[in-house]
Amino acid sequence: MALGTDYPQQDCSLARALEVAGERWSMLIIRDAFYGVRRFNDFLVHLDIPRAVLTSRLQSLVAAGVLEKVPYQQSPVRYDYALTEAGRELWLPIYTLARWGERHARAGGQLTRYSHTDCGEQLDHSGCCPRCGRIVPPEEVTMQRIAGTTVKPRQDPVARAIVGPRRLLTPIDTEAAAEKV
Amino acid sequence: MALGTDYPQQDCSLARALEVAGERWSMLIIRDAFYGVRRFNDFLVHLDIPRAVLTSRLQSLVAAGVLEKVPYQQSPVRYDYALTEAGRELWLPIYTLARWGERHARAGGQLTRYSHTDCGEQLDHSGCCPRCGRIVPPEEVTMQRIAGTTVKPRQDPVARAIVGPRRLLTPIDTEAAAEKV
DNA sequence: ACAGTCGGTTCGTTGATTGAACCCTTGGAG
DNA sequence: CTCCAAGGGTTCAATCAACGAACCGACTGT
Repeated sequence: MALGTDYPQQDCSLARALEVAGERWSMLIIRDAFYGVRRFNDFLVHLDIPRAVLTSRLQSLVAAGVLEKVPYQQSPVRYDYALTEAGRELWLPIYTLARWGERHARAGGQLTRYSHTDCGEQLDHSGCCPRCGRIVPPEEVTMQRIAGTTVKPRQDPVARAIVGPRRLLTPIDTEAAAEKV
Repeated sequence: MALGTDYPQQDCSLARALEVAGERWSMLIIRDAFYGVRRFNDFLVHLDIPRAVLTSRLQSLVAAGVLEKVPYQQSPVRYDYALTEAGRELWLPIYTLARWGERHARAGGQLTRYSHTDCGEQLDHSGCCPRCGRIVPPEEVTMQRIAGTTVKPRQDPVARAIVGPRRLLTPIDTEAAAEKV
C-alpha cells in the first residue's frame, strides 16, 4: 500500500496478507501472473506501471514467496517471474474480489468469463463450478475476455495475447501475438 | 493503496474493486465492520489509524456504497458506519485473503476461528461449511479469537469486546467491555 | 461555568509514487 | 569492428498521500 507499508499493531492474518499482497499494484501483478504474464517487460507494458515500482514489487513478491524467478535464458541471464504454490493459492481472494468488482464497482457487466476447463461450465461468484460442485483451482480455469461496451480495450502486445479462450497460468507469447496483428 | 488511488488504464473488474477497497487501511476497516465495529472512535482505537485517514476512508467507502451512515443519536447527530449489502458481499474476498495470510504470511498459526453458527463446524479455506456443503454468508458466521503465541494481544476496548465467540456483524458494545476489566 | 465526549479539520514532516532519463550486458546487422 | 537494439534495471526531482499531534465545534452532564 502506501506509506508505511505495514500494519504493525494488527495481530491479524488479514493485515499480514495485505503487507504481502496489498500494496498498490501488487494484486494486479499477481492477476497478470495468473493470466500467464511472466516477463518484466510484459508486466510493464500491460500495467502501465512505473519501472521502479515494478522492480520493487517483483522483488517483494519474490521475497514473500508469492513469485519465484526462473531463468529462461543464459548470457545475459534473464528470469521469468512465475507464481509459486503459495502465489497460486491467492486465486480465490483475487477471483472473488474481481467478481465483486464486476457486480458492484463497474457499469457495463462482465468483462472476463471464467469457466471450468474440464466441463465448460462458468464458475459462480465463489469460484465454484456449479456442475462439479467444487472450488476449481486456477490450473483448471479457462478465461475469455468479452468485448467491453464502455471502454475500448487495450492494444498492447500482452492484451492482444490474452484475447480468446486461454487456460490460466499458461505462459503468454507476445512475439506470436505481435505478428498476428 | 497508495499514491494515485486508481488504475486508469486497466479495464478490469479487479482494478475497479481495488479502487474501492484496495487503498491502504480500507480492507482492515471493512474487516472491523464485519467484526461489529461501527463507530468512528472504535475504528480509531482498534486500528491505530490516523484520524484524517480514517475520515477520508470512511467517506470513500460510503461514497462507493460499501458502508452507509445510520444515525444512532440526535443532537448532535452521530452516525454508525454499517456495511451495506454490497459491503457484506466482500466477505468472501476478505475471508479467503485472511485465511491465505494465516497459511502463508504468519508464523504462529491460526488466530481467529470462524465457524458456521448453525452447526458449529469450522469453515474451510474457501469459506465453505464442510458439513452443510455450502458457502456460509457472514450473517451465519461465528468468530472466536485464539490466544496468540507470538504477540501479546491488543488491549483497547474494541479488542476486549471481540474476544470470545461472537456472531459477525453484531454491533460491539465498548462500554460493556470497558466495565468488565 | 467547566470538563468531557465524539467526530472532524488543519498542518508540518516524512516517505512512497511517478515518469523521464540514464546505465549495463549481450546479441546481431552492416 | 562499430553501432544499435532489447531486456532489465537504477537514479533523480517533483508530487502527493500518510502520519501524528494539535486544534475545533457541538453538545451533555454536574
